[in-house]
Amino acid sequence: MARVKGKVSTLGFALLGLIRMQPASGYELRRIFAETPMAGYSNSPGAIYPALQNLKMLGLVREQAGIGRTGREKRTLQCSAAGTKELLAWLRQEVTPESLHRELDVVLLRFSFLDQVHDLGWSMRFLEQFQDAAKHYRAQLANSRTQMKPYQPLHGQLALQNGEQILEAHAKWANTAIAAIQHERKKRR
Amino acid sequence: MARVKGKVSTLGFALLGLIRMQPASGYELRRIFAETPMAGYSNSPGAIYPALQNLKMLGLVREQAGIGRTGREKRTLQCSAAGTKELLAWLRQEVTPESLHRELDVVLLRFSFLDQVHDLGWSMRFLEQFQDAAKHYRAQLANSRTQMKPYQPLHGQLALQNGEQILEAHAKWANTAIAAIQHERKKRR
DNA sequence: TAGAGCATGTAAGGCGTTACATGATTTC
DNA sequence: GAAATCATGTAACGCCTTACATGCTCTA
Repeated sequence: MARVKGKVSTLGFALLGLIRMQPASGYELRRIFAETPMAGYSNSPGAIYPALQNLKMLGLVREQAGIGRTGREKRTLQCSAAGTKELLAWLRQEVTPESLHRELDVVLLRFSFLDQVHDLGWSMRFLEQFQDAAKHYRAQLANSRTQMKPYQPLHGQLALQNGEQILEAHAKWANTAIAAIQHERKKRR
Repeated sequence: MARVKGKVSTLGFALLGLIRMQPASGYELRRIFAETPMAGYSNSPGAIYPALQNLKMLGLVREQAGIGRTGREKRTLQCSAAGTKELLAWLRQEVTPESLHRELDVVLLRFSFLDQVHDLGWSMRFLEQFQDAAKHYRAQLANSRTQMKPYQPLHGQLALQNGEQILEAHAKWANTAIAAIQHERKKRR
């Protein structure tokens, strides 16, 4: 039986975002997770159906009963007004160095749904925050590496360097993304 | 009460690797997680102490009772022969595109402990596998991006590009790491 | 003498994983 | 007629999170 939970998990937001882009059934959502590179979210029914039930209980999605092309029931889910509100609030969270450190994947998931905010100005703000956070965090790593350079074993040092280079790549990506957004902005005017 | 578990979790291996580098108490290990950039592992006692108890029960670490500099007990943990064997087997796992996709952090954690294998040849093998996997996975992402280019929303495309650029950065890092390992190799001869 | 740091834990709860259950239809 | 695909779930289990419990010593 489904339990009542007060909060929406990351998987819940991932589902909500997809549903809002395009109403879908649980099975269709599973296929999206299985077939696209959508982060690392599992396509296991044991994760998805409970998460969907939770969204339903919280009133964030509505269910449209129907029949699939096999005789069996097929329930299409749609995002409600409350769901939209919840999703947008989640999307508009600030990007901090902390969030990059402990939930980079979630931050990137939020970015990939940012179309839905319908405000390219917000996308720019997001990317600037993202870049700042990446640079900030990178500086921290570089600092801790040079500090304990003589004491650290070789592989540990190289692993830290990996972190620095990856953060640098994120910062660079932010530049290309900013350019793409600005280009899109001009087109829309 | 501690339950008996058959397997060692990732956190368990992280602890085991640290203990083998340098015997330590639970508290010291917590501080390492809290103060160094060691992946994203939590420093919460509710995670660490149960994991340590599990390592003890599996016979992978031994406990040396003693007294800390406050009058209170301080239990220093040491890696046993069985622990070493288990750790090395874990370290020597193959690096596949799959593992990069769903547990990159774990792969990098394994790399950072690779000093303990005492075989730079193995480090080279690891890095070559890592680079192959990164390139392979990157090609996959690039492929899926160009395939659905016209249908995908802007932010989704940019998020995919992020994945590609990050994987490219990982491949580049592997080159610098390979150079560093080769340099170290010459020194040791 | 109050608070920060040392030191080790337990309890409740949440969420994901793997595996199983069920049953219809389309495809080989 | 067997296997893959459509379609929705439950059960057991594992592991992490947050919060709480305990008690000592050093420092301001």
